[in-house]
Amino acid sequence: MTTTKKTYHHGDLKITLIQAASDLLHKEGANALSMRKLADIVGVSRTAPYHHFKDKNALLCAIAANGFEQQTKQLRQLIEQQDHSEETFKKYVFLYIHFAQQQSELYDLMYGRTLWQTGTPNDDLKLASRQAFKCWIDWVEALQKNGVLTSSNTPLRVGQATWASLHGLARFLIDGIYVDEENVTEMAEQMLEMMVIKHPLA
Amino acid sequence: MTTTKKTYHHGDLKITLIQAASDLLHKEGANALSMRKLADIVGVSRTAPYHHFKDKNALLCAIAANGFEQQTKQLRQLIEQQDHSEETFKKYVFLYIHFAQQQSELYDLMYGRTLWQTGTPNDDLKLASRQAFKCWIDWVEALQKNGVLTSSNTPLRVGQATWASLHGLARFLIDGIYVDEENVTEMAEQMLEMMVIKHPLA
DNA sequence: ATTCTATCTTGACAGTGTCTAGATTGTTTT
DNA sequence: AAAACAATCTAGACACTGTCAAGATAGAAT
Repeated sequence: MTTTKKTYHHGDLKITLIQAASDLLHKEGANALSMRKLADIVGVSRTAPYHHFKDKNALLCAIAANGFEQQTKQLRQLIEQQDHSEETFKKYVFLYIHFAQQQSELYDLMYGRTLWQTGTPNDDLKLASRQAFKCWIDWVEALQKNGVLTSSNTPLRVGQATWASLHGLARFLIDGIYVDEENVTEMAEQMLEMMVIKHPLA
Repeated sequence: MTTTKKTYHHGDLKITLIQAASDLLHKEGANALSMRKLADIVGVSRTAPYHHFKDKNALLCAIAANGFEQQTKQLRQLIEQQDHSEETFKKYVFLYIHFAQQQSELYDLMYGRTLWQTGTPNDDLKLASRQAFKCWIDWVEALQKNGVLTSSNTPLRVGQATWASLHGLARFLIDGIYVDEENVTEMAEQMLEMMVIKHPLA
């Protein structure tokens, strides 16, 4: 990398593009992420990226898919501790919110309508997101068995409801409406109180 | 209206623009809503709208503000019934989801980052959204007093947590990820179970 | 050595938001 | 009623966008 691209053929343009795009997304936001600017940064002609990605949508899908893989990894690390306790659950909730805040542009790309509604989600993206989702549902099931989450419904439904709640908080935070960053902890804790089963005593 | 605009001065271009824009947004989505197309539809030159709206952001703010006023109205109607029961609360939850689904593009504009993060929220928009929020918090307080919602925290925090949850569900639905429309009812009910206090018996 | 294919380039087109300068009209002041 | 003013609308232009088509270059396969 950083071969000052003197050769006609770049070599690993595809990966370089994804990296540069992720970088640009993180630093300047989705709005500043254009195919042309990207090509410029990488040091290649405007249309060169189109030999590696069908269109902008495809590039964005690749970035988003990476994001889901990151999240899946985080989840797996927590799950593999085999400790399906309330504390671990809380830990992940804060980790999730933290991820959304630190990578707000990426988070928006991953879950927003740009790809899922306006655009066309890639097969890779669909797979990556489904994996993250499945991971969550499995964990919810374990948490239900440990009495952390309610068993009044299937893991799927409880998983959807809890994730949706989390997602809503994350969105309010990163979209900048109704909620300011100072009180994240308080709000997350209030939300946790709604989600987690209250036990009389330990 | 529909005066076939033969006059040089349109007369009520501002209102016409907002209406046409709302219409276009609803029918073809935010992506298809461009200033130029809008001007074309209304039958006016490309730059005419700029005499009524500073920029596209301002137009979108006006549309979004209308949306908040709609929602505030819905909320007020329910509140004014003075019936702060669990049933009324549930009713509103479904009404909220219904609103998001029927007016998904508007909902996205109202709560999305296009205006709040990427763009610059108008004073009008800020006011309208704050009113809707205040309305909700007031109602949450009443619901707390009636034992429908938990009193373990301030109306503000409980209001934020519940609204965020609702918002998350709405977003998953209209953005088309992780959730399909068939199971809306089930998911909303699961979420309600998490939010509403369980009473031993009536 | 020649063909083939992957990769990259330039040129072009239609679309976008919005600035500037000028035209037209309605309103106010004289 | 005439003149000045302000509101409203227009056409032209600029920089930017995604992406298509046709051609150039280089490495791999024959």
